[in-house]
Amino acid sequence: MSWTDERVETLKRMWGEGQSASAIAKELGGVTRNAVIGKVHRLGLSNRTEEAEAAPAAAPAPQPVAEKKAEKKPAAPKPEPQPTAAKPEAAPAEKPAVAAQPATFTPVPRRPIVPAGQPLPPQPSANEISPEALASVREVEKKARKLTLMELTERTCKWPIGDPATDKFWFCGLPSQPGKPYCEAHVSVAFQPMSSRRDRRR
DNA sequence: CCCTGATTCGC
DNA sequence: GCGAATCAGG
Repeated sequence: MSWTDERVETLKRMWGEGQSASAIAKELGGVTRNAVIGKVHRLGLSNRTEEAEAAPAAAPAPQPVAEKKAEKKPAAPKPEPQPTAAKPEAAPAEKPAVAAQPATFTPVPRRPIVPAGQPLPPQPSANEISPEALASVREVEKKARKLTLMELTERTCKWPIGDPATDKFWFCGLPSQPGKPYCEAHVSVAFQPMSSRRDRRR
């Protein structure tokens, strides 16, 4: 595969969103995370340098490498493109869809993203699940690694535990079954064979 | 171990 | 320019 404009665009976008190199590589396909990282560096957007305003007085000349002969720019307007600057500030662009936000707009920068997860699992409905599996789940959830969303990987159980609306929320995080999004215990409650679903008519 | 990005260097 | 191999961490 080659770095077409489209692929580069995807790379830039995802990198700007804080996606990991491996995630980007998977999304693009046909490349490894090394390739992605290499490209990122070649594109010069390796580090999200946004804190360039930290040194007001200090002369910003951290370049050990002396430029060959580029000292002639009395007013060279070279606006360095800010690739990852997602600031909800004065936007020159117009937002036709949404009315201008009042000053109450949350300035909190929305950081990273969800690691391309599978659709979140249904919470265990206390019924229609074998008592053994339920007991197993309760046991397992006491050993849960309590990972955050960002800490999940393809090999960690993504079973949510607790109430997302509170601080008491995390993901199981135990080793997931190969190819499955959950650990063994949660797989057993997540994937219910139709046959085990007795219709409890009453 | 699992993962992350950074760097090198032959191609 | 490209990216596998390697390095240096968490």
